[in-house]
Amino acid sequence: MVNTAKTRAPDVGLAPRKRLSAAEREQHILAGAVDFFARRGLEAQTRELADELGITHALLYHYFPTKSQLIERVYEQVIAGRWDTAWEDLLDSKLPAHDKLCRFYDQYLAAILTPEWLRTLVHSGLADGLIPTRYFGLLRERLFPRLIREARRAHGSRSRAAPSVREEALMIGFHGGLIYPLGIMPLVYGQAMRAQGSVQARQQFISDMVQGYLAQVAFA
Amino acid sequence: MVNTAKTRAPDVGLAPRKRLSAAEREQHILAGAVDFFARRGLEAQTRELADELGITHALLYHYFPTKSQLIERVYEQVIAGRWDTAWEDLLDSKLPAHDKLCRFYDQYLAAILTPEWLRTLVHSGLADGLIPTRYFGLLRERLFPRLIREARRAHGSRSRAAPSVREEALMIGFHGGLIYPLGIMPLVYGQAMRAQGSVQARQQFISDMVQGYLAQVAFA
DNA sequence: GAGCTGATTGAGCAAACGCTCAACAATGTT
DNA sequence: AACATTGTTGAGCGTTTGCTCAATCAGCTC
Repeated sequence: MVNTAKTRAPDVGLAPRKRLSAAEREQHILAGAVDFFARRGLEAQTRELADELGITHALLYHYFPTKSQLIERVYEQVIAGRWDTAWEDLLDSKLPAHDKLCRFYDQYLAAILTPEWLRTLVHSGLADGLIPTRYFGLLRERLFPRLIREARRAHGSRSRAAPSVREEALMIGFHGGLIYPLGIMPLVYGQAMRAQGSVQARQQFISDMVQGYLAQVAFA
Repeated sequence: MVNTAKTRAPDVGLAPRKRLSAAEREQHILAGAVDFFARRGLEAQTRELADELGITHALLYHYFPTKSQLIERVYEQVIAGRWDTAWEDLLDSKLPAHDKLCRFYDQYLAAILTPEWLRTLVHSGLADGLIPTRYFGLLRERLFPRLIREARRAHGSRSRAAPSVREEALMIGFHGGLIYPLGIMPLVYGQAMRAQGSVQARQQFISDMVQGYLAQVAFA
Protein backbone atom coordinates (compact mmCIF):
# COMPACT_ATOMS: atom_id res chain seq x y z
CA MET A 1 0.00 0.00 0.00
CA VAL A 2 2.69 2.46 1.01
CA ASN A 3 5.52 1.02 -1.01
CA THR A 4 5.80 3.07 -4.17
CA ALA A 5 9.37 2.20 -5.02
CA LYS A 6 9.97 -0.75 -7.31
CA THR A 7 12.12 -2.52 -4.75
CA ARG A 8 11.48 -6.22 -4.44
CA ALA A 9 11.18 -5.81 -0.68
CA PRO A 10 9.64 -9.01 0.73
CA ASP A 11 6.59 -7.28 2.28
CA VAL A 12 6.81 -8.97 5.66
CA GLY A 13 8.56 -11.82 7.38
CA LEU A 14 6.11 -14.25 5.80
CA ALA A 15 7.44 -13.42 2.35
CA PRO A 16 7.37 -16.66 0.36
CA ARG A 17 10.28 -17.71 -1.75
CA LYS A 18 9.23 -17.13 -5.30
CA ARG A 19 8.91 -19.53 -8.16
CA LEU A 20 7.54 -22.77 -6.83
CA SER A 21 6.69 -25.67 -9.10
CA ALA A 22 3.11 -25.75 -10.32
CA ALA A 23 2.17 -28.58 -7.95
CA GLU A 24 3.81 -26.90 -4.98
CA ARG A 25 2.17 -23.57 -5.71
CA GLU A 26 -1.24 -25.16 -6.07
CA GLN A 27 -0.81 -26.90 -2.74
CA HIS A 28 0.49 -23.68 -1.21
CA ILE A 29 -2.56 -21.76 -2.36
CA LEU A 30 -4.98 -24.49 -1.30
CA ALA A 31 -3.52 -24.73 2.19
CA GLY A 32 -3.69 -20.98 2.57
CA ALA A 33 -7.24 -20.88 1.23
CA VAL A 34 -8.43 -23.51 3.70
CA ASP A 35 -7.30 -21.40 6.60
CA PHE A 36 -8.30 -18.08 5.05
CA PHE A 37 -11.88 -18.98 4.18
CA ALA A 38 -12.47 -20.63 7.55
CA ARG A 39 -11.39 -17.43 9.27
CA ARG A 40 -13.00 -14.90 6.99
CA GLY A 41 -15.97 -16.66 5.48
CA LEU A 42 -16.53 -17.87 1.97
CA GLU A 43 -17.44 -14.40 0.75
CA ALA A 44 -14.02 -12.97 1.61
CA GLN A 45 -12.06 -11.55 -1.31
CA THR A 46 -9.55 -13.46 -3.37
CA ARG A 47 -7.33 -10.38 -3.47
CA GLU A 48 -6.82 -10.51 0.28
CA LEU A 49 -6.12 -14.23 0.13
CA ALA A 50 -3.49 -13.55 -2.53
CA ASP A 51 -1.99 -10.84 -0.32
CA GLU A 52 -1.73 -13.23 2.62
CA LEU A 53 -0.07 -15.78 0.38
CA GLY A 54 2.37 -13.18 -0.89
CA ILE A 55 1.30 -13.59 -4.51
CA THR A 56 -0.78 -11.60 -6.94
CA HIS A 57 -4.38 -12.54 -7.33
CA ALA A 58 -3.70 -13.05 -11.02
CA LEU A 59 -1.55 -16.02 -10.08
CA LEU A 60 -4.29 -17.36 -7.89
CA TYR A 61 -6.66 -17.28 -10.84
CA HIS A 62 -4.04 -19.00 -12.93
CA TYR A 63 -4.26 -22.06 -10.68
CA PHE A 64 -7.95 -21.85 -9.83
CA PRO A 65 -9.94 -20.47 -12.76
CA THR A 66 -12.88 -19.35 -10.61
CA LYS A 67 -13.43 -18.60 -6.98
CA SER A 68 -16.11 -21.26 -6.66
CA GLN A 69 -13.74 -23.89 -8.01
CA LEU A 70 -11.24 -22.87 -5.37
CA ILE A 71 -13.89 -23.18 -2.70
CA GLU A 72 -14.94 -26.57 -4.02
CA ARG A 73 -11.36 -27.74 -3.60
CA VAL A 74 -11.26 -26.27 -0.11
CA TYR A 75 -14.35 -28.28 0.75
CA GLU A 76 -12.82 -31.50 -0.49
CA GLN A 77 -9.60 -30.83 1.33
CA VAL A 78 -11.19 -29.89 4.63
CA ILE A 79 -14.27 -32.04 4.90
CA ALA A 80 -13.77 -35.16 2.87
CA GLY A 81 -10.09 -35.91 3.48
CA ARG A 82 -10.60 -36.08 7.20
CA TRP A 83 -12.78 -39.15 7.76
CA ASP A 84 -10.65 -42.01 9.02
CA THR A 85 -11.94 -45.51 8.31
CA ALA A 86 -9.95 -46.72 11.33
CA TRP A 87 -12.71 -45.11 13.40
CA GLU A 88 -15.18 -47.56 11.97
CA ASP A 89 -12.91 -50.46 12.89
CA LEU A 90 -12.62 -49.06 16.40
CA LEU A 91 -16.40 -48.83 16.69
CA ASP A 92 -16.72 -52.41 15.45
CA SER A 93 -14.11 -53.75 17.85
CA LYS A 94 -14.85 -55.82 20.92
CA LEU A 95 -13.97 -53.21 23.49
CA PRO A 96 -16.49 -52.44 26.25
CA ALA A 97 -18.99 -49.90 24.97
CA HIS A 98 -17.88 -47.15 27.33
CA ASP A 99 -14.19 -47.41 26.45
CA LYS A 100 -14.99 -47.74 22.80
CA LEU A 101 -17.08 -44.61 22.60
CA CYS A 102 -14.66 -42.62 24.72
CA ARG A 103 -11.74 -43.52 22.51
CA PHE A 104 -13.69 -42.88 19.38
CA TYR A 105 -14.88 -39.42 20.38
CA ASP A 106 -11.49 -38.51 21.69
CA GLN A 107 -9.99 -39.14 18.27
CA TYR A 108 -12.95 -38.00 16.21
CA LEU A 109 -13.35 -34.68 17.98
CA ALA A 110 -9.64 -34.02 17.83
CA ALA A 111 -9.74 -34.46 14.06
CA ILE A 112 -12.89 -32.52 13.45
CA LEU A 113 -13.14 -29.71 15.94
CA THR A 114 -10.66 -27.38 14.30
CA PRO A 115 -11.51 -23.88 13.13
CA GLU A 116 -11.11 -24.73 9.45
CA TRP A 117 -13.27 -27.79 9.65
CA LEU A 118 -16.16 -26.61 11.75
CA ARG A 119 -16.32 -23.05 10.52
CA THR A 120 -16.21 -24.20 6.91
CA LEU A 121 -19.06 -26.61 7.60
CA VAL A 122 -21.12 -23.90 9.25
CA HIS A 123 -20.33 -21.37 6.54
CA SER A 124 -21.54 -23.78 3.94
CA GLY A 125 -24.61 -24.57 6.02
CA LEU A 126 -25.58 -20.93 6.13
CA ALA A 127 -24.96 -20.59 2.41
CA ASP A 128 -26.23 -23.44 0.25
CA GLY A 129 -25.97 -26.32 2.71
CA LEU A 130 -24.11 -28.53 0.26
CA ILE A 131 -21.30 -29.61 2.54
CA PRO A 132 -23.41 -30.37 5.60
CA THR A 133 -25.74 -32.45 3.45
CA ARG A 134 -22.82 -34.44 2.11
CA TYR A 135 -21.27 -34.80 5.53
CA PHE A 136 -24.38 -35.85 7.39
CA GLY A 137 -24.91 -38.47 4.72
CA LEU A 138 -21.57 -39.88 5.81
CA LEU A 139 -22.52 -39.75 9.48
CA ARG A 140 -25.91 -41.35 8.89
CA GLU A 141 -24.25 -44.18 7.06
CA ARG A 142 -21.14 -44.82 9.09
CA LEU A 143 -21.47 -43.34 12.53
CA PHE A 144 -25.07 -43.07 13.69
CA PRO A 145 -26.02 -46.74 13.22
CA ARG A 146 -22.98 -47.77 15.21
CA LEU A 147 -23.82 -45.40 18.06
CA ILE A 148 -27.33 -46.80 18.25
CA ARG A 149 -26.01 -50.35 18.18
CA GLU A 150 -23.72 -49.61 21.12
CA ALA A 151 -26.59 -48.10 23.06
CA ARG A 152 -28.71 -51.19 22.46
CA ARG A 153 -25.95 -53.55 23.47
CA ALA A 154 -25.37 -51.55 26.61
CA HIS A 155 -28.67 -52.79 27.95
CA GLY A 156 -28.42 -56.21 26.39
CA SER A 157 -30.35 -55.87 23.16
CA ARG A 158 -29.01 -57.34 19.95
CA SER A 159 -31.94 -56.11 17.90
CA ARG A 160 -31.22 -55.05 14.35
CA ALA A 161 -34.57 -53.36 13.96
CA ALA A 162 -34.62 -49.90 12.43
CA PRO A 163 -33.96 -47.26 15.09
CA SER A 164 -37.04 -45.74 16.70
CA VAL A 165 -37.56 -42.01 16.62
CA ARG A 166 -36.70 -41.94 20.29
CA GLU A 167 -33.48 -43.89 19.96
CA GLU A 168 -32.38 -41.67 17.14
CA ALA A 169 -33.18 -38.52 19.07
CA LEU A 170 -31.23 -39.64 22.14
CA MET A 171 -28.27 -40.57 20.01
CA ILE A 172 -28.14 -37.18 18.29
CA GLY A 173 -28.71 -35.45 21.61
CA PHE A 174 -25.63 -37.24 22.93
CA HIS A 175 -23.63 -36.38 19.84
CA GLY A 176 -24.72 -32.74 20.04
CA GLY A 177 -23.92 -32.69 23.74
CA LEU A 178 -20.29 -33.17 22.74
CA ILE A 179 -20.14 -31.14 19.53
CA TYR A 180 -21.88 -28.11 20.97
CA PRO A 181 -19.71 -27.40 24.01
CA LEU A 182 -16.44 -28.55 22.46
CA GLY A 183 -17.02 -27.25 18.94
CA ILE A 184 -19.82 -24.79 18.31
CA MET A 185 -19.30 -22.76 21.44
CA PRO A 186 -15.56 -22.12 21.19
CA LEU A 187 -15.13 -22.17 17.41
CA VAL A 188 -18.32 -20.51 16.20
CA TYR A 189 -19.52 -18.43 19.12
CA GLY A 190 -16.07 -17.70 20.52
CA GLN A 191 -17.21 -18.86 23.98
CA ALA A 192 -14.82 -21.40 25.43
CA MET A 193 -15.95 -23.48 28.37
CA ARG A 194 -13.62 -24.15 31.23
CA ALA A 195 -13.57 -27.91 30.66
CA GLN A 196 -11.65 -27.33 27.47
CA GLY A 197 -8.63 -26.05 29.26
CA SER A 198 -7.02 -29.29 30.37
CA VAL A 199 -6.83 -32.60 28.58
CA GLN A 200 -8.11 -34.57 31.55
CA ALA A 201 -11.08 -32.29 32.08
CA ARG A 202 -11.96 -32.84 28.45
CA GLN A 203 -11.62 -36.61 28.73
CA GLN A 204 -13.61 -36.57 31.94
CA PHE A 205 -16.36 -34.72 30.10
CA ILE A 206 -16.40 -37.16 27.20
CA SER A 207 -16.51 -40.06 29.63
CA ASP A 208 -19.38 -38.48 31.55
CA MET A 209 -21.37 -37.88 28.39
CA VAL A 210 -20.81 -41.42 27.13
CA GLN A 211 -21.87 -42.84 30.47
CA GLY A 212 -24.94 -40.62 30.43
CA TYR A 213 -25.87 -41.80 26.95
CA LEU A 214 -25.43 -45.46 27.71
CA ALA A 215 -27.44 -45.05 30.91
CA GLN A 216 -30.23 -43.20 29.14
CA VAL A 217 -31.27 -46.16 27.05
CA ALA A 218 -32.04 -48.05 30.25
CA PHE A 219 -35.12 -45.99 30.98
CA ALA A 220 -35.99 -44.99 27.43
CA MET B 1 -35.93 -6.62 -14.55
CA VAL B 2 -38.02 -7.22 -17.64
CA ASN B 3 -40.48 -4.42 -17.22
CA THR B 4 -39.36 -1.59 -19.45
CA ALA B 5 -42.68 0.25 -19.66
CA LYS B 6 -43.33 2.97 -17.13
CA THR B 7 -46.46 1.27 -15.86
CA ARG B 8 -46.81 1.25 -12.12
CA ALA B 9 -47.46 -2.47 -12.22
CA PRO B 10 -47.18 -3.79 -8.67
CA ASP B 11 -44.30 -6.20 -9.38
CA VAL B 12 -45.81 -9.18 -7.63
CA GLY B 13 -48.61 -10.02 -5.26
CA LEU B 14 -46.46 -8.79 -2.39
CA ALA B 15 -46.55 -5.26 -3.74
CA PRO B 16 -46.61 -2.94 -0.74
CA ARG B 17 -49.03 -0.08 -0.60
CA LYS B 18 -46.98 2.99 -1.05
CA ARG B 19 -46.48 5.91 1.21
CA LEU B 20 -46.38 4.65 4.75
CA SER B 21 -45.71 6.92 7.68
CA ALA B 22 -42.08 7.19 8.71
CA ALA B 23 -42.57 4.96 11.76
CA GLU B 24 -44.46 2.35 9.79
CA ARG B 25 -41.90 2.28 7.03
CA GLU B 26 -39.04 1.94 9.45
CA GLN B 27 -40.78 -0.97 11.12
CA HIS B 28 -41.58 -2.46 7.73
CA ILE B 29 -37.95 -2.33 6.67
CA LEU B 30 -36.68 -3.66 9.97
CA ALA B 31 -39.04 -6.63 9.93
CA GLY B 32 -38.03 -7.44 6.37
CA ALA B 33 -34.35 -7.05 7.20
CA VAL B 34 -34.56 -9.47 10.13
CA ASP B 35 -35.85 -12.20 7.88
CA PHE B 36 -33.68 -11.27 4.92
CA PHE B 37 -30.34 -11.25 6.73
CA ALA B 38 -31.11 -14.47 8.57
CA ARG B 39 -31.76 -16.17 5.26
CA ARG B 40 -29.02 -14.61 3.19
CA GLY B 41 -26.28 -13.74 5.62
CA LEU B 42 -25.13 -10.37 6.83
CA GLU B 43 -23.09 -9.78 3.69
CA ALA B 44 -26.12 -9.90 1.41
CA GLN B 45 -26.81 -6.76 -0.58
CA THR B 46 -29.08 -3.96 0.52
CA ARG B 47 -30.36 -3.63 -3.05
CA GLU B 48 -31.87 -7.09 -2.91
CA LEU B 49 -33.41 -6.41 0.47
CA ALA B 50 -34.97 -3.26 -0.99
CA ASP B 51 -36.29 -5.28 -3.92
CA GLU B 52 -37.92 -7.78 -1.60
CA LEU B 53 -39.50 -4.95 0.34
CA GLY B 54 -40.76 -3.38 -2.86
CA ILE B 55 -38.92 -0.12 -2.30
CA THR B 56 -35.81 1.51 -3.72
CA HIS B 57 -32.60 1.05 -1.87
CA ALA B 58 -32.36 4.82 -1.69
CA LEU B 59 -35.37 4.78 0.62
CA LEU B 60 -33.74 2.11 2.72
CA TYR B 61 -30.72 4.34 3.18
CA HIS B 62 -33.03 7.21 4.05
CA TYR B 63 -34.19 5.30 7.13
CA PHE B 64 -30.95 3.52 7.97
CA PRO B 65 -27.95 5.69 7.07
CA THR B 66 -25.50 2.78 6.86
CA LYS B 67 -25.80 -0.95 6.42
CA SER B 68 -24.07 -1.65 9.70
CA GLN B 69 -26.56 0.51 11.57
CA LEU B 70 -29.35 -1.49 9.98
CA ILE B 71 -27.69 -4.71 11.10
CA GLU B 72 -27.22 -3.36 14.59
CA ARG B 73 -30.96 -2.73 14.77
CA VAL B 74 -31.61 -6.21 13.43
CA TYR B 75 -29.49 -7.63 16.23
CA GLU B 76 -31.40 -5.73 18.89
CA GLN B 77 -34.71 -6.73 17.42
CA VAL B 78 -33.90 -10.40 17.04
CA ILE B 79 -31.66 -11.23 19.95
CA ALA B 80 -32.40 -8.87 22.77
CA GLY B 81 -36.17 -8.50 22.53
CA ARG B 82 -36.70 -12.19 22.93
CA TRP B 83 -35.60 -13.00 26.48
CA ASP B 84 -38.63 -13.45 28.71
CA THR B 85 -38.10 -12.79 32.42
CA ALA B 86 -41.04 -15.09 33.12
CA TRP B 87 -38.61 -17.90 32.34
CA GLU B 88 -36.55 -16.93 35.35
CA ASP B 89 -39.64 -17.01 37.54
CA LEU B 90 -40.48 -20.42 36.20
CA LEU B 91 -36.99 -21.68 36.98
CA ASP B 92 -37.25 -20.23 40.50
CA SER B 93 -40.66 -21.79 41.16
CA LYS B 94 -41.29 -24.75 43.42
CA LEU B 95 -42.14 -27.24 40.72
CA PRO B 96 -40.33 -30.59 40.71
CA ALA B 97 -37.02 -30.22 38.88
CA HIS B 98 -37.98 -32.45 35.99
CA ASP B 99 -41.26 -30.66 35.24
CA LYS B 100 -39.63 -27.32 35.71
CA LEU B 101 -36.84 -27.92 33.24
CA CYS B 102 -39.17 -29.55 30.72
CA ARG B 103 -41.52 -26.61 30.76
CA PHE B 104 -38.72 -24.12 30.60
CA TYR B 105 -37.03 -25.70 27.60
CA ASP B 106 -40.30 -26.20 25.85
CA GLN B 107 -40.95 -22.47 25.99
CA TYR B 108 -37.37 -21.32 25.61
CA LEU B 109 -36.63 -23.43 22.56
CA ALA B 110 -39.90 -22.43 20.95
CA ALA B 111 -38.91 -18.78 21.32
CA ILE B 112 -35.33 -19.15 20.28
CA LEU B 113 -35.04 -21.85 17.68
CA THR B 114 -36.33 -19.88 14.74
CA PRO B 115 -34.35 -19.28 11.56
CA GLU B 116 -33.97 -15.55 12.17
CA TRP B 117 -32.77 -16.00 15.69
CA LEU B 118 -30.35 -18.86 15.38
CA ARG B 119 -28.98 -18.03 11.97
CA THR B 120 -28.41 -14.42 12.96
CA LEU B 121 -26.54 -15.58 16.05
CA VAL B 122 -24.38 -17.93 14.02
CA HIS B 123 -23.76 -15.37 11.30
CA SER B 124 -22.54 -12.93 13.89
CA GLY B 125 -20.42 -15.62 15.52
CA LEU B 126 -18.64 -16.31 12.26
CA ALA B 127 -18.16 -12.60 11.69
CA ASP B 128 -17.12 -10.57 14.73
CA GLY B 129 -18.74 -12.60 17.49
CA LEU B 130 -20.38 -9.58 19.07
CA ILE B 131 -23.88 -10.96 19.42
CA PRO B 132 -22.91 -14.38 20.79
CA THR B 133 -20.70 -12.70 23.35
CA ARG B 134 -23.55 -10.49 24.47
CA TYR B 135 -25.99 -13.38 24.47
CA PHE B 136 -23.85 -15.85 26.37
CA GLY B 137 -23.32 -13.16 28.96
CA LEU B 138 -27.07 -13.26 29.46
CA LEU B 139 -27.12 -17.04 29.67
CA ARG B 140 -24.20 -17.16 32.08
CA GLU B 141 -25.97 -14.75 34.35
CA ARG B 142 -29.57 -15.86 34.20
CA LEU B 143 -29.78 -19.41 32.92
CA PHE B 144 -26.67 -21.45 33.65
CA PRO B 145 -26.58 -20.90 37.43
CA ARG B 146 -30.20 -21.98 37.67
CA LEU B 147 -29.58 -25.13 35.67
CA ILE B 148 -26.71 -26.08 37.94
CA ARG B 149 -28.80 -25.35 41.01
CA GLU B 150 -31.53 -27.70 39.76
CA ALA B 151 -28.99 -30.42 39.10
CA ARG B 152 -27.63 -30.09 42.63
CA ARG B 153 -31.06 -30.16 44.20
CA ALA B 154 -31.93 -33.23 42.19
CA HIS B 155 -29.53 -35.22 44.31
CA GLY B 156 -30.21 -33.34 47.49
CA SER B 157 -27.47 -30.74 47.60
CA ARG B 158 -28.20 -27.18 48.59
CA SER B 159 -24.64 -26.03 48.13
CA ARG B 160 -24.11 -22.54 46.84
CA ALA B 161 -20.46 -23.10 46.08
CA ALA B 162 -19.14 -21.98 42.72
CA PRO B 163 -19.79 -24.62 40.06
CA SER B 164 -16.98 -27.08 39.45
CA VAL B 165 -15.54 -27.48 35.99
CA ARG B 166 -17.28 -30.83 35.77
CA GLU B 167 -20.70 -29.53 36.78
CA GLU B 168 -20.42 -26.72 34.31
CA ALA B 169 -19.41 -29.07 31.53
CA LEU B 170 -22.30 -31.45 32.15
CA MET B 171 -24.73 -28.56 32.21
CA ILE B 172 -23.56 -27.19 28.89
CA GLY B 173 -23.47 -30.69 27.44
CA PHE B 174 -27.11 -31.04 28.39
CA HIS B 175 -27.97 -27.65 26.96
CA GLY B 176 -26.11 -28.43 23.75
CA GLY B 177 -27.80 -31.81 23.58
CA LEU B 178 -31.04 -29.90 23.06
CA ILE B 179 -29.83 -26.94 21.00
CA TYR B 180 -27.84 -29.04 18.55
CA PRO B 181 -30.49 -31.51 17.36
CA LEU B 182 -33.42 -29.09 17.59
CA GLY B 183 -31.63 -25.95 16.40
CA ILE B 184 -28.25 -26.26 14.75
CA MET B 185 -29.04 -29.35 12.72
CA PRO B 186 -32.29 -28.22 11.12
CA LEU B 187 -31.71 -24.46 10.97
CA VAL B 188 -28.01 -24.25 10.19
CA TYR B 189 -27.15 -27.56 8.56
CA GLY B 190 -30.57 -28.10 6.99
CA GLN B 191 -30.69 -31.61 8.48
CA ALA B 192 -33.95 -32.19 10.32
CA MET B 193 -34.17 -35.13 12.68
CA ARG B 194 -37.29 -37.26 12.79
CA ALA B 195 -38.09 -36.37 16.37
CA GLN B 196 -38.89 -32.85 15.26
CA GLY B 197 -41.88 -33.94 13.28
CA SER B 198 -44.47 -34.32 15.99
CA VAL B 199 -45.00 -32.23 19.08
CA GLN B 200 -45.07 -35.23 21.40
CA ALA B 201 -41.86 -36.68 19.98
CA ARG B 202 -40.22 -33.35 20.68
CA GLN B 203 -41.55 -33.21 24.23
CA GLN B 204 -40.54 -36.79 24.77
CA PHE B 205 -37.04 -35.86 23.67
CA ILE B 206 -36.84 -32.86 25.97
CA SER B 207 -38.11 -34.98 28.84
CA ASP B 208 -35.54 -37.69 28.13
CA MET B 209 -32.71 -35.19 28.00
CA VAL B 210 -33.78 -33.52 31.24
CA GLN B 211 -34.02 -36.88 32.95
CA GLY B 212 -30.60 -37.80 31.63
CA TYR B 213 -29.11 -34.57 32.93
CA LEU B 214 -30.64 -34.86 36.36
CA ALA B 215 -29.51 -38.48 36.57
CA GLN B 216 -25.98 -37.65 35.47
CA VAL B 217 -25.18 -35.64 38.56
CA ALA B 218 -25.79 -38.73 40.67
CA PHE B 219 -22.60 -40.40 39.50
CA ALA B 220 -20.60 -37.27 38.68
C1' DG C 1 -57.92 22.77 -6.46
C1' DA C 2 -53.83 25.24 -4.85
C1' DG C 3 -50.21 24.67 -1.81
C1' DC C 4 -47.51 22.48 1.65
C1' DT C 5 -45.19 18.59 3.86
C1' DG C 6 -42.55 14.80 3.62
C1' DA C 7 -42.27 9.99 1.85
C1' DT C 8 -40.25 8.20 -2.26
C1' DT C 9 -37.50 7.84 -6.44
C1' DG C 10 -33.94 7.75 -10.58
C1' DA C 11 -29.62 8.56 -11.78
C1' DG C 12 -25.20 8.19 -10.58
C1' DC C 13 -20.41 8.16 -7.98
C1' DA C 14 -16.28 5.96 -5.94
C1' DA C 15 -14.56 1.85 -4.41
C1' DA C 16 -14.33 -3.11 -4.36
C1' DC C 17 -15.44 -7.18 -6.66
C1' DG C 18 -14.30 -11.53 -9.87
C1' DC C 19 -11.59 -12.25 -13.67
C1' DT C 20 -8.29 -11.61 -18.05
C1' DC C 21 -4.11 -11.14 -20.68
C1' DA C 22 0.02 -9.63 -22.76
C1' DA C 23 4.39 -9.17 -21.02
C1' DC C 24 8.18 -10.42 -17.82
C1' DA C 25 11.70 -13.15 -15.43
C1' DA C 26 13.53 -17.36 -13.14
C1' DT C 27 15.03 -21.92 -14.23
C1' DG C 28 16.94 -26.08 -16.96
C1' DT C 29 18.99 -27.56 -21.41
C1' DT C 30 22.22 -27.19 -25.02
C1' DA D 1 25.84 -17.56 -23.96
C1' DA D 2 21.47 -18.45 -26.13
C1' DC D 3 17.25 -20.61 -25.98
C1' DA D 4 12.83 -22.63 -24.63
C1' DT D 5 9.89 -23.40 -20.82
C1' DT D 6 6.88 -21.83 -17.54
C1' DG D 7 5.92 -19.60 -13.04
C1' DT D 8 4.70 -14.89 -12.22
C1' DT D 9 3.20 -10.09 -12.65
C1' DG D 10 0.99 -5.18 -13.70
C1' DA D 11 -2.51 -3.07 -15.66
C1' DG D 12 -7.05 -3.06 -16.56
C1' DC D 13 -12.06 -4.78 -18.00
C1' DG D 14 -16.87 -5.00 -16.64
C1' DT D 15 -19.91 -5.50 -12.83
C1' DT D 16 -21.55 -4.99 -8.21
C1' DT D 17 -21.13 -2.81 -3.88
C1' DG D 18 -22.48 0.84 -0.22
C1' DC D 19 -24.11 5.30 -0.38
C1' DT D 20 -25.82 10.31 -2.10
C1' DC D 21 -28.95 13.90 -3.72
C1' DA D 22 -31.79 16.72 -6.43
C1' DA D 23 -36.12 15.97 -8.20
C1' DT D 24 -40.86 13.91 -7.80
C1' DC D 25 -45.24 12.55 -6.33
C1' DA D 26 -48.87 11.10 -2.61
C1' DG D 27 -51.71 12.71 0.84
C1' DC D 28 -53.12 16.41 3.77
C1' DT D 29 -55.07 21.24 4.92
C1' DC D 30 -57.39 25.27 3.65
